[in-house]
Amino acid sequence: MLPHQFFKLLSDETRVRCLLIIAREQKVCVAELTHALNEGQPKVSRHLSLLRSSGVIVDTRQGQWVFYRLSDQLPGWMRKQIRGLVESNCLKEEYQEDIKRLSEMSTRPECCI
Amino acid sequence: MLPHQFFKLLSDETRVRCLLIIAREQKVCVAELTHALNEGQPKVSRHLSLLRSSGVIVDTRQGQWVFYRLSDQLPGWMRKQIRGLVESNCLKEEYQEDIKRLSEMSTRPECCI
DNA sequence: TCCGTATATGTGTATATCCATATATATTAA
DNA sequence: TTAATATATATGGATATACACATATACGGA
Repeated sequence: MLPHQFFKLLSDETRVRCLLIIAREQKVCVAELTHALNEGQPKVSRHLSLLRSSGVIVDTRQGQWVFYRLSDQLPGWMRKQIRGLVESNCLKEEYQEDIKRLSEMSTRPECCI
Repeated sequence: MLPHQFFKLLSDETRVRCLLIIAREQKVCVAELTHALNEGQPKVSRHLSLLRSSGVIVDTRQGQWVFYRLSDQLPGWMRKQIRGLVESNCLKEEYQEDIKRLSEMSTRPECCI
C-alpha cells in the first residue's frame, strides 16, 4: 500500500478512533467499538469494513461477536505511524472519552482466542 | 489540527510527494517541485496552497520565486510522522524518481534567506 | 425467534483535475 | 524613466469522481 492510500484510511475521524482503540486494546469487537465511540453500529461497521478490506485490520468471528485486531502483516512504517499516534499526547487528550466509555462498559465480551 | 485532518492532507499522492521533498530539501520553490514531480504547475501550486493554508508549510518569496519549507510551529507528533515517512524505506523506493529528477535539474534557483 | 454484524441505496458534499487567465516580479528596449 | 515582454506563481470556472451519512434491509449464529 502506498503511503497516501494508508493516510486516506486515516483521514476519517471514525476510522482513526477505531484504529486507536484496536491498537490499544489488541482485540475488540464491534459492539465495544460502537459503545466506545458512541456511534451507530452500521457506521462503525462500514468503516471497519474499509480498514479490513485494505488489510490494516483482520477479523475473527467468535460466536456472535466479530473481533478485530491489527494485521500482523503490516509493514514496519505503518506500524510505526500507528504506534506514534497511540503514544501521542495530543490524542490522549482528544479521544480520552472513547477509552473512558469503553472501560465503563458494563459487560464487555471476552475473547479467548 | 486533529490527526484525521492531518492525514487527510497526506491522503493525496501529490501532496505526499511535495511534503517529502520539502522535508528532505528543507526549502524548495514551486519550479523545483513541478520539475521533481513531473506534474503541471497549477496542480502543484494548488496542493501547496492547501498545505500552506493548513499551516503545515510556510512560503517565502524571494524575487520571482516562492520557496516553501516545513512550518517550525508543527506539533511534535506531526513532525514525528513526517520524519518517519522520510526515513521509510518503502518511500525511498517509491519516489526515488522525484529525487533523481530534482538532482538532475540543470539550474536550480537558490534561496539565501 | 433474537442479537450482533454487514451491506445496499439514495443524497448531499467535498475535492482533484484541467484549461485559461490573473498577478507579481524581473528584464529588456526605447 | 517608461513601456513591453518574459518568467514564476496563483486562481477562477467547469467537470468528474469519490466519499460520508442515514435508513432500511440482509445475513449468520445461538
